[in-house]
Amino acid sequence: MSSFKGSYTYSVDNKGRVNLPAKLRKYVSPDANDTFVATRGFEQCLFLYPLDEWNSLEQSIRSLSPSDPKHRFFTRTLLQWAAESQLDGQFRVTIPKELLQFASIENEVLIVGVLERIEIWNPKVYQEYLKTQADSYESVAQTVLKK
Amino acid sequence: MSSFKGSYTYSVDNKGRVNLPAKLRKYVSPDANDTFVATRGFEQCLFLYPLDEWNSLEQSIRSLSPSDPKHRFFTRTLLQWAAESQLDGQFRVTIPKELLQFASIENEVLIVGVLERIEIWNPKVYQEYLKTQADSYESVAQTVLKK
DNA sequence: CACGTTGTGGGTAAAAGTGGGTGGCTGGTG
DNA sequence: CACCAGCCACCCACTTTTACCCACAACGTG
Repeated sequence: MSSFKGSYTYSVDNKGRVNLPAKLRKYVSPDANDTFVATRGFEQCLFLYPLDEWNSLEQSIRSLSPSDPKHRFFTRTLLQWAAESQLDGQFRVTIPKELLQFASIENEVLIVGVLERIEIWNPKVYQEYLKTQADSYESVAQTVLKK
Repeated sequence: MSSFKGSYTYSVDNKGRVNLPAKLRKYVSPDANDTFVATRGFEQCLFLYPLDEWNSLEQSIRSLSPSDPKHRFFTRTLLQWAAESQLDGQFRVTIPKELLQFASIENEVLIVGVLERIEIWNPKVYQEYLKTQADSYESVAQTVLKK
């Protein structure tokens, strides 16, 4: 199981290529076969899964009820945006234009490791996101880590 | 389980390297493989976990609900700041610039052992923190140690 | 006082990040 | 059906950063 962590500000070139930070490479399972799946995330960001993590995510989607309209909507949205991409010789993934547009990404990205997935943000959008979180980190920690 | 204790005033060089006090080295489990994870602490300081301690912390984060926005915020914040670092030949960890900035650390640090983690403070910030704690050590002890 | 351990500083080779060029495949068009 | 344009994968080149190594001063201890 992956355990990505850390945040990195990297550039996106005009071909839509984003470097995979070296610190994150170490945690990619060989099972992923240097292949990643990018899709639309929660909030205005992208999720990037190594193929092996994506597969287990897909597995849990299969267990959703196909007769529930909400489940169908969720599944469609997730899969509709999903794009597979293999690392090039310089360990870069290519992100489709539609996904970059969705996340309002232009030249710079903030890459955040969040355990089994990697999040890709426009740095400014991420700052905005932080502002919308009214409670402080410490106070959320109190409720989240309560034992 | 680690049991760090004591406080130490050390220097930070211009590469962001901080020496791990010899007294604390003794308490690091071999399981940590000379690897540490630094992240944002509560209050304006940094937490430094040996890898084995970090892993058990990570385990408890995984059990949080990914569909709860507050949980996502907490997980993102914690992991976003997390940086792994292996000791160099002189038993030093490298702390990223962003973390040093967050804790307002420049040339000097106060290193405090707190059981399973090590805290890293700007000494002046720590003095300020003490002032904000209106209650005396003794009175807090009464409520904390109540059985 | 000698010696090992500890804390501090800096140089350098290797790795990581970034950008651009090229050839082959694909799909549309005259 | 031939041709052209656009796209994508692969390759190469340059710059910056990092991690590893060595050196030395301070300290405490036998």
